[in-house]
This record gives sequence, C-alpha cells and structure tokens, in this order.
Amino acid sequence: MYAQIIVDIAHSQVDRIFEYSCPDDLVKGSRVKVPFGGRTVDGFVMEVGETCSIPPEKVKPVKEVFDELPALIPECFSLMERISSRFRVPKAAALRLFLPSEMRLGKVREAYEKIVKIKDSSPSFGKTAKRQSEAYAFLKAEGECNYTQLCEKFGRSAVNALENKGVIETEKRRLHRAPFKGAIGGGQPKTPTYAQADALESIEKSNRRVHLLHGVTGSGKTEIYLRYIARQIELGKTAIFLVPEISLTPQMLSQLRARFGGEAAILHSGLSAGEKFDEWWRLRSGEAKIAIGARSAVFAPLSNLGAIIIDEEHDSSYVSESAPRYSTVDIAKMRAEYNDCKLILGSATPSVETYKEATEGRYNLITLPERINKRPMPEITIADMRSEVKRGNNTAFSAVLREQLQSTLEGGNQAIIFLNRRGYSQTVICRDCGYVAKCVNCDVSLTYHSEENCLKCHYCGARYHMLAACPECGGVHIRYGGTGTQRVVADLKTLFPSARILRMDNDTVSGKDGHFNILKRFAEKQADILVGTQMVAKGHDFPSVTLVGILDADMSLHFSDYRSGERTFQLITQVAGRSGRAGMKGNVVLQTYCPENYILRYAVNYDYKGFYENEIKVREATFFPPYSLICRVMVTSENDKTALETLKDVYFALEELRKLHPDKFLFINKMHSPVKKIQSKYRYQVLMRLKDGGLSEKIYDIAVKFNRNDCPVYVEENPANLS
DNA sequence: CGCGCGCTCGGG
DNA sequence: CCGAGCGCGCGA
Repeated sequence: MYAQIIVDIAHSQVDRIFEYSCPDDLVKGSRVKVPFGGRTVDGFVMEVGETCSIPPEKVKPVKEVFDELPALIPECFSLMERISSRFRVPKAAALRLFLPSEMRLGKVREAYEKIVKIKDSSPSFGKTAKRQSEAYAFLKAEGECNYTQLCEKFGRSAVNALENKGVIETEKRRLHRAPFKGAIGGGQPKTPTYAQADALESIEKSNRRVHLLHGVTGSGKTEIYLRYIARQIELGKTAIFLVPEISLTPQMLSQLRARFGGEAAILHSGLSAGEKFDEWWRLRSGEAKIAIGARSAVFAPLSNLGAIIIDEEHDSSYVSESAPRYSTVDIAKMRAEYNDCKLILGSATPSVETYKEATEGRYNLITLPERINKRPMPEITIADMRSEVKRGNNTAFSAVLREQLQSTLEGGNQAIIFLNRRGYSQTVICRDCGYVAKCVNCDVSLTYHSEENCLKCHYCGARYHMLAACPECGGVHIRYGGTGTQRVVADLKTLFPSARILRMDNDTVSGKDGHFNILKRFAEKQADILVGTQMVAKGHDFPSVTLVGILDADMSLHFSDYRSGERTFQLITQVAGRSGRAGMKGNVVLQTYCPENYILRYAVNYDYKGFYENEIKVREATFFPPYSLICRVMVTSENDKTALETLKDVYFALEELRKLHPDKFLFINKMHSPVKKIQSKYRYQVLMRLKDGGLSEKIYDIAVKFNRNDCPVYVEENPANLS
C-alpha cells in the first residue's frame, strides 16, 4: 500500500504530496514519521491507496505510525483546504491548527501506570518471606494496587519476588492526566426563566444557522448555553464551548465540570503538556463530548458536532495574531456548516458586524433585555473632568468619585477602579527642553514604574534606569505625564490611608495563576479596592462590589481607529457590569473630558441599540467595515532600507492589482506604521480599504511573494490595533 | 526547511 | 590547484 503524505514542514517549497509505501492497516488522518531528504520528519497521511505515481526506486517506507486512532478526522481535511487557500499558508501550517502544539514532534506521549493484581490465589510462603505475605494479604484485601505504591509499602524486592514466583501479575493501564480533578458531577441545572426557555425554543425552531444571544450582563446567557449543550449530548452529539482566554478561570472550569463531569474536556494554555495531551485524546476518542476552551478549541477533534457556542463573541482574543490570522467565528461557521449544526454567539455588546447580520435577518437575533430577577443595572454617573480641572482639582479622582469611594468603604463594600494604563506614569518629560524618554528598540515613549524605580518599554519589555537629569539639557525638572495604575494606587493610599488596595495589571499577574490569585484575594475581601487595567473588566462576579470608577473613559475614544467608539462602548458596559450584584445596588462613576460624546451617552443608558444605529450610520457614510474591508500589508525588517525597498515592491504589486480591479479599491496608500519601530524592527505598511473581501487571496499572494526571512511581509484584515 | 551539489572566485 | 562561499534544486 502507498500513503500520500504532507510533511510537517510549513514551507511553500515542500507544500505538496509525497508518496511513501506503508503497512496495509495505515489509515487516513494518522500522524507518521517519514524519511525526508536525509532526515526524519513528521507527516500527515492524506490518503492511502493501492497505486503510486512515482518511480518505484524513489519510494521509501513510512518509518513509524504515531497513534492507534488517526489524530485528524475527515473534517480536518476539508477545513485545512479552505484555510490554506484562504490565507495562503502551507497545508502543514493549516493542519497544525488541529493539534495542540505540545503534541507535535512527539514531545508528549500517553502516560501509563503499572497495576498489580493477584494471579495465584493460594500461594504458600516460606517463614522468612514475611514482607511477601504481608504484601499478598494487602493485595487480596484491596483487589489491585499501583505498583509503585505497593513497592513503597512493602519494598521493591518483596513485590518483585512475588511477580517472579507468578503469585502476582502486572499490567499497564492508561493514565489520564486530567486537570481540575476536584469537581466532577453533582452540579444541578437551574430552572430556566421564561426568557431562557423562550431563547432555547427560538434556537431550536429557527432555521438560521447562526444565532445571536444579545443579553445584558447577568441576563442568564450561560444557563442557555449549558442547556443547549446538554440537549445535544442527549441527542448523542458533541459540542464546542468557546470563551475568551481570560475568563477560563478555575472557578468557571470547575462549574462546567460539576455540570457535565467527565463529558467535558478542557483545552487551555494553563495545562501541562501531558494534561493537554490527555484531554485532547479524551475528545478524539469520544470519551469526552464537550470541548471547552479559548480560540484554538474551535479546532477540537470532535466528530458529530451538535453545537458551537462562542461566548463574548465581540472579544478581540478570538482573532489569531499569527498566520493564519483566522477569525474564530469564521472557522466556527465552516464547522457548523460541515456538521449541519447551530452556532450560537453571545454577548452583551455584540460586534457591529455581528449585530448587522442579526438585524438584517441573516442571523437569528434573540434579545434578553433584563437581568435575572429584574435586578436593576448599576447607575452610571458622568463626572466632567474639565470642570474638575477648572475648580483646581488636578488629581485623577473627581469629587463625586471620592465621595462615593468614601461611602463605599464606610459601608464595608468593595470598589473597582479601572484605568487602561499600567505603570506609574506613561511618559517622563523634561520641563526645560521637552525631551521625552524613548526606547532604543522601539519608537515609543517609556513608562515610569515606581516600584522598581525604572523606565520600561511596554512594547519590548526593555528596562532603563530612571533619569536623574535630562540627558539632553541636564535639567532636573522632570514631569510625569499620564497617570497609570501604580500612581492611582499611590494616590488612593494618600486619600484613604486605611483602605486595603490590590492592583491587577500585567506587572502584578505573573505565572499562569497570578491573575486568578488576585481575583481570589479580592473575592475573599482581603482588599477593599481593586485597581486594574482591562483585566478587571472580565473575570468574576464580586458580590460586594458596589462601586466602579472608570478613570479615563476617553482614552480609547481618540484612537485613530474606526473601532475606537465600539471598543469604548464595550469596555464601559463590561466594566460597569462588575458593580452591584447579589441584590445590592451598584454605582459607576465615569470620568471623562468629553461628557457630551454620543458613545458615552449611549453607554451610560445601556442603550446598545441606540449606539448601534448611530454607529452603523457612521460606518456606512464613511465606508468603514462592515461596509468595506480594511486591509493592511505589514513590511518589517531590522534593516530600515530593506524594509523600505520591500515596501515599494509590495506597493507596486498592489497598485498593479488596483489597476486590474479599480472598482474594488476605495483607498490605497503606503506609509510608516504609526509605531515606526518595535523590537528593533522598522515597520512600514500598505493600507487599503476595499469594497469587499473579493481580492483577499490575491493580496495574500503578493505578501507571500515578497515575504523573506529578514523581512517578513504579512496581511491583516480589519486589524484590531493599528500600531 | 535543511542538505548537498556545483559553480565561482580568490589565495598562493 | 585547492578550499571557502553561495545559489539552487531536491526530498517520495
């Protein structure tokens, strides 16, 4: 027999089928080891057949077959074809998406334990063999035991002697390195509310493939997901449940484990390689039927899918940041189509693209307008920081926020202060000559960190000594511009000396549990105030948080990015939702320098529809997505000249494309990237606005053509940030 | 991708 | 004449 194989080398030069001879029982989808150009590489079996199309003397045999069960299911091949042609990546690169990276290159294997059982039920022991007879008695009582444990109890020599005599026998047993062994089963489904029951019925009855669950924070979307999943399991099907990486907290996972027990498998970055390997195979073998995870879990090895659920659909973590830069929703649509099952998107603040599909009837729109038990949404007060400044208040806190903090603390409740800027101050400026400290490797100003008393670059992580004097003019009057979380904590300590304060940002969350540990400490009321960046917006419910302060609501508003309004609305809604749970009324103070801004007005009233209707008109009038596609081709190199020359070539090729399809281009220009240099790499870009995605593949072709090792060229569609 | 082949150039 | 350097094509 012969196998058609894709070798696991993601390079266009070897992106084709190679034929090998193979054993008769080799099956499509298996991972194998094959000889290739003098080395041994991994490969994927695409097809097995009787015939071979190359001269027999060139054919070599497959060296090794990895798994009993083929790792890739038939659906993978169909998806792989679509992904590799859509994003112009080698087939091997597309196939890698289907396997956890830890599993590649044979790094992880199955784990086994040695189990000891009784073989001879009536042995006789000599008088000296005391340990042996003790071990035998123990085993007789227990039935069986782990070999290592038995040896620890009675000594290895005794156990080995028993085995040599044929009194006991050992067997290898597959071990599951399952994470979160704690809570398995026992979780009871809640009785659904009328709104939840209606939503479930709507999903069942609608003939749409994609469903959008638009429900405010606390409206009970999760129970709808879980019930729909449970229904699919009853029908003998499987399900994928996707959440943003940050919300994969141990609590959330154990909640799912409690509800679905061993039927749920968890795929996330915090697992060890072995745990991930075992969880993955539990899904592949059919032992587990529900895959829970972040973005990459959309590729979970499940056949017979009954549902795909994407919670917090608008979250930016659903778009891959490296090639192929797929959108999880798009991949989920492909899988839902292949399996003829439903895709449920959920959000309190859907992306404008998604909501447009829903309002225009292509998605089934389900709205949950009320929180469970009709709990009111927290009240948002706008604090106009312009008048604060006029009154001589130059601190980061408005009078109303200070008052509310005071009463929150006096009432024994907790507060969250949100500011999307870490460090102490964003910039350090010389008052005398205007010098701004900048990073050597990146074209950005340095942030002052008071804890380490140093300057840090937030793009490359480089650290510098704090300036004693200005390196330009020698002046010693240094101004700190742009308050960060460290400074907020310092100021709060002065304002409220007795308050216990926790800070959560990239600097305080280290390790895989760092983030979780801070949330846990706060939940256990070990602190009164939590100061943090975006991280505090997601995560968990804190029952005694009754105040949220949004220090700088404008910050994301003034980015020159068509999505800045949308992003701001989503962020405010999300952070505000942290306030007032468990029957206590919540308050939110939103500080801004432009209180009349329409985005903020809609956010204050929780008026998503109003926001959307306004926003979509703006997008239509200005030809921004979803009425166009923003496409950026990035050209980066350590050598400024190389980057610039490649940019010119890329631009020329794209110009040629525009001449062929003038009607598809709304805009094209080449320029420096807004951040000219990151990590010593100069950055240039061609920015395009296109009528639709019709030319995407041709644009990827151009990027592939000019891509070089010393000058990567890559395409981003509707990029999440334009730095 | 990583290797080896063969061509070319430069040193002695 | 020989050895290092590089571009190219091959791998089954």
